[in-house]
Amino acid sequence: MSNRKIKYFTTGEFAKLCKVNKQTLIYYDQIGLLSPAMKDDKDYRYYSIAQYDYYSVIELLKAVGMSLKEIQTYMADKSPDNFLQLMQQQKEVVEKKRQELRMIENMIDVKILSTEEALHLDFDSITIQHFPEEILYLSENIEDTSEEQFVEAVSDFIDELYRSQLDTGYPIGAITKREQVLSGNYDNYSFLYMEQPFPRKGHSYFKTLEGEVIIGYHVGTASSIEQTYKRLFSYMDEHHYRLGQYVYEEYVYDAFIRNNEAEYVTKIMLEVEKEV
Amino acid sequence: MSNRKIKYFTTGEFAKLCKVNKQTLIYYDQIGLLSPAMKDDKDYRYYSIAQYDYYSVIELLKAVGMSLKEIQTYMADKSPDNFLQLMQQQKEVVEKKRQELRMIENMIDVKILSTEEALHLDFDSITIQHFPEEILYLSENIEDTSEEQFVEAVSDFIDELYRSQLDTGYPIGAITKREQVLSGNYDNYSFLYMEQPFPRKGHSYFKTLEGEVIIGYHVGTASSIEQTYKRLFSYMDEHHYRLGQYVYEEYVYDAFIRNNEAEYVTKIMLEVEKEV
DNA sequence: CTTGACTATATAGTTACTATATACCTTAAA
DNA sequence: TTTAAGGTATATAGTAACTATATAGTCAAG
Repeated sequence: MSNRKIKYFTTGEFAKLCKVNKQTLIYYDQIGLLSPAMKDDKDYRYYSIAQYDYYSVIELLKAVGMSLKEIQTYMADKSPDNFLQLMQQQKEVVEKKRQELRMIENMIDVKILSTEEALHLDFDSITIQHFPEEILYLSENIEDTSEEQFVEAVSDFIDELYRSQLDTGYPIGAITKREQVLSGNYDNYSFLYMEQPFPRKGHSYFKTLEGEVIIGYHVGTASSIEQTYKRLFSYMDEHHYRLGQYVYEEYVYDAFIRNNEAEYVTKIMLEVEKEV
Repeated sequence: MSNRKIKYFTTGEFAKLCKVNKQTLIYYDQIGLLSPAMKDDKDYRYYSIAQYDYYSVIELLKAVGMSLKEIQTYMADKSPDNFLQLMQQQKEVVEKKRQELRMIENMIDVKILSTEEALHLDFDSITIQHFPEEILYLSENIEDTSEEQFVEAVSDFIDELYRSQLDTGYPIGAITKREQVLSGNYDNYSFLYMEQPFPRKGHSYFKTLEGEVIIGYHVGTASSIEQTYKRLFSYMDEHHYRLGQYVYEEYVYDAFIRNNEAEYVTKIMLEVEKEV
């Protein structure tokens, strides 16, 4: 007959084949997930080539996020139907994961773009720009709220970002009404927002920013932001603009870019109208 | 001034915000990855809303597979340039992961299709089919090899499957020469193979299966395969075919579908030519 | 007959949580 | 006023899935 009969792999060989630590195979044997086809009298393990196929399936199921216990549970009750069902389930899981990664990629792109942009900015400069339509996802009104209400509103805002996959990787911004800003209450925000470069239809809570905007930057902590506002107001007066409805603040450099609070950079955008 | 100043979240509130276990935040504080903005005299932790942005970045970096230590290493040396570099690296990582998931999805599709097909098969039936071109990735020749050479060849084969991303989710099959089969050496294989439904160009080692093929199924262990071959040969003779160059064997139901070796199913494909 | 490369087991360490036990603090009801 | 519910804290142990290490047995080559 054949000169072959059964050709076996030692633990080390099989581990190399599977690109896995030898100890991992011993561990799998211990927990009964994948035991060698044969053990000799010296307790040396011998794996058959068919077990590579078996290992591959384990690897696949691990890759889609199943725990070893779940895999074992399946393995305890195998059948073509169950296998088919398992595969169909896992296909959906993989699809979800791919979508998640797509979102993460978008967020990374946003961070790359905004950081690159920031690198070329002069934080002392003040500019006037005409903003095209820009879509924001807004929190509910948080003006003059109590601490509890504020916490609640922020929670709702972030929950909705998560639930509706509206977290785009942009920083969370704050909108303040002209009246508050004019009376020096720079941090009595009316709304939180997150920019939505690719808004989904069918979702409410969007506001479009549009029109003439004065843009300046504040370097340092929030406590010293008054000076920057003063600077912006002077500029506004000089150029014969008056303050519009809302002021927007968002971080350009934040705690994950700068070690020191004194180096944080806040972008301030004032809606303005030309004086007549 | 403002009625707000700074609004803080307790550990529990912040945990809910981040959709994470409270203990995890305490853990992050302990290892110094994310410490609350403030602690009161009772050691109660208070987190600011800006720390949510910070947490989001940690979450993002975790999602792309960075360890907490790696994240901390980055956090220890923050700068716009470093952040940009980090994001660009991670973008590549994400891209690779998405490709990997794409491959896994393909493999799952293959498994679904072949299992569904198998469900409708009658394993007692023998059929003659005209095979269209089918592309296989082949191992080197393993006929009459020593155990060592066999192990080596299989390793190379599987390594290449991995390196060139040729693992399609199809089972590993075996090709035997007519001479071996005719002299009863059903397991002195000449090549291992894996089907390649979407072959990449520029890769060698492909063989196309094509022509008249007799297909039958063997239920049970390899040791009893002789009967099935006999049955196939009778059928071949009856229908006035003679054995062609190669015989192909692959598992239809394997250890991850069936608990019992006696239920394993092997598909046997005989290349044949009509007798003249 | 020893050396080097393998095998084995047993046990401890790692990462990133997660659960549990215990104690303290605050508010709201009995 | 006390007490119960619900929060906070620390300290410690447990978990999953490895991974490393220490010790010892096996085997083939020189």
